[in-house]
Amino acid sequence: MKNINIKELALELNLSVSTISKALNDSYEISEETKRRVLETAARLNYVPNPYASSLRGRKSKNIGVVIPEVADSFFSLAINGIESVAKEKGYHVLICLTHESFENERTILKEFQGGRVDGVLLSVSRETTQCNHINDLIANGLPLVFFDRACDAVETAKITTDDFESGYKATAHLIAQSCNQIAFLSISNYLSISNKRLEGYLQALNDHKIEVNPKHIIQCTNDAEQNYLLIKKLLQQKNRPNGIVASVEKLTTPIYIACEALKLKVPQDIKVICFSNLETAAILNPSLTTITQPAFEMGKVAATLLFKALENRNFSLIKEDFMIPSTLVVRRSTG
Amino acid sequence: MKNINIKELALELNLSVSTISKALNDSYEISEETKRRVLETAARLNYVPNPYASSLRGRKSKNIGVVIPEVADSFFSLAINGIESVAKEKGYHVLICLTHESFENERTILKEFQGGRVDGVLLSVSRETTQCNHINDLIANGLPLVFFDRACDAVETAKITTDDFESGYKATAHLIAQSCNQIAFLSISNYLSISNKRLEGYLQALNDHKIEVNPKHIIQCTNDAEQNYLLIKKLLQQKNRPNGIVASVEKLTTPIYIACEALKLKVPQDIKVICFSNLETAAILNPSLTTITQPAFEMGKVAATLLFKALENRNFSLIKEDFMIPSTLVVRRSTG
DNA sequence: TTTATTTACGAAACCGTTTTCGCAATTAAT
DNA sequence: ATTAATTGCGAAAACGGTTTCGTAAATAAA
Repeated sequence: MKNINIKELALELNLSVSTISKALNDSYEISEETKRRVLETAARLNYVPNPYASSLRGRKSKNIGVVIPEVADSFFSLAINGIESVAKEKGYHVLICLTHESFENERTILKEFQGGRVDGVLLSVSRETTQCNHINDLIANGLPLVFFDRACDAVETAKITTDDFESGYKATAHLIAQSCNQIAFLSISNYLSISNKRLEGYLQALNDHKIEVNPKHIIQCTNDAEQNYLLIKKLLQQKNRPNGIVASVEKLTTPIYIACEALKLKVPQDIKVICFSNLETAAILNPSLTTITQPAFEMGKVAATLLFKALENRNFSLIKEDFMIPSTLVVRRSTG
Repeated sequence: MKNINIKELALELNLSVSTISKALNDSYEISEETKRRVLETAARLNYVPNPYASSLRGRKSKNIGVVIPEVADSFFSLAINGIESVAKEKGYHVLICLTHESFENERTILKEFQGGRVDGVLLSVSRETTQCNHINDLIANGLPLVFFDRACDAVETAKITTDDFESGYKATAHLIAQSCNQIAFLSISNYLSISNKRLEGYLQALNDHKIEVNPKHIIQCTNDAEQNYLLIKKLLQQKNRPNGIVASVEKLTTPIYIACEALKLKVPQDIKVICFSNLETAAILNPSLTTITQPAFEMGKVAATLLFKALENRNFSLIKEDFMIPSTLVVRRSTG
């Protein structure tokens, strides 16, 4: 029951290998009658083409690479769905590669892509990524690449982002409107543009409302859940404890809630919380969580669509093809 | 800056193509000096091998396929991490394919695998999968396949599962111990073994405690969130409304909570809820959710390890290589 | 009727590796 | 000094498709 190949099909039908191939690809050179026979026999013998042979000869893989930090994250898993929906339509496969927020992993993955494994790349950089030679190398190599969510300014290609600055601003302004005056900001990386833009929005909002910035209220979280918990706890035990928190990333939600509970701080009475998050469970948390919700599916879809434009039209330039899709503030009880 | 290939490397070094290939693969036939030169030049010219050429020639892809219903699900995203951790160690890549719970998609994906795209498969079947010819075909084709979580009894190969019957029993017994006497069971599929085993555990627990089974309290959910919400709401509006719910799958959590809220049913006072779930946010829900938590990462890891055993040792049989890794009941306030 | 064109197919090269086999040159054994 | 074994490398055949080019037969145009 080994898989059959074109040569065996040719033998079976008393036709040449090239005729079979052309028939399978619906070439105009082949008569309808022969096509019918070939298709019928291929189906009967359960022929499945070897994708690597086609890729090798055709110098295209019909794969796109999606490089993301984590898959256990609502934003990324929803984005994958968006990406996949358009890839499927185009007859492409999606190769999901995880960096686990490690720069070294990211570089290794992109380097491998140079070998031709994928025809194009969608990338959301790791929290450690500070320089972009590995990305520029890949692009110089001829691979179209589109950033989504986490981009690198130093790379000239399309970037699908959300309005991070405005969202940071909106989140902070919302807390201020709810009469918070000591607002903490939880970042995940000094390097990540999204993190920095959200931070800038936060700073601008404080400034616009004449609230002094307290550097001790701006903390860098890590990639370790336990450590983040301790950092947050420490933050909430400062003498000038914050009465509002803007968390720039979803995975900080649980440690924040747990820390508040441990310290007997009532949300939202003692402290109000808003997170950048796509958690489906935001609405049923205790208390329900006010979020900045990103258009994850949409961003994946737009990024993929743009990438395919570049794949289908080699002289379509991805430079200056940026899209910014706004996030939405969903007010719930954690800031009530 | 196009990617270089072995032929160009050979030209550069005045060596033959075969020598380069052997040097890169650290063959004993090549002198240390030559190897050094080849490696150095390969690095300098940024050579990256074409994986498709190797795959074609070697008749192995160094890929494993992971076929799952969804990626936006804690269990599966954690399982992916487990799988990936061992694949990486073995130098393999993971091709994640989503069925979106569609049998047709599942069949198409497995069929494609016959072409040689992957060397082995980890599968968690869709909720629609009732017959397994497509799976048996693939195995007959020589591809090792290991089930994880959602298996098919009709296929003779390794299955990594959790103690679904016992978990269903434990969950139900826990509700009974908390004095529920009208317990509903939310299933996602009549076909899925996990769903059925959990249901059997539920039935057994009811029986052991002399509680009559109410068929109206056993409902089949769908793949549509909105529809599930309506089904649950209807369930909770029956005259003999349940005072306990066992949900056999994570994604039902939100609709259950929302429905209870809409109907002004207090959890756990009016109704107690327990879900099969790996949600990180279970602890901070309102109220915190009692769960049956599956060893997702571990299951992925064990499944992958077993698959690699079969890949590395062609006469290792996967038949009768089943593993059952127990889930744990985590009691929280939703059943308090 | 002769020439031109179209139709339908086959032979062979090619994609980039790996691997088998052959063969010199060197080293070891007799 | 002769034979045997070893070392280090190259030529060429795969792997399974696609594509270019050539060509015989059938059809159309002259």
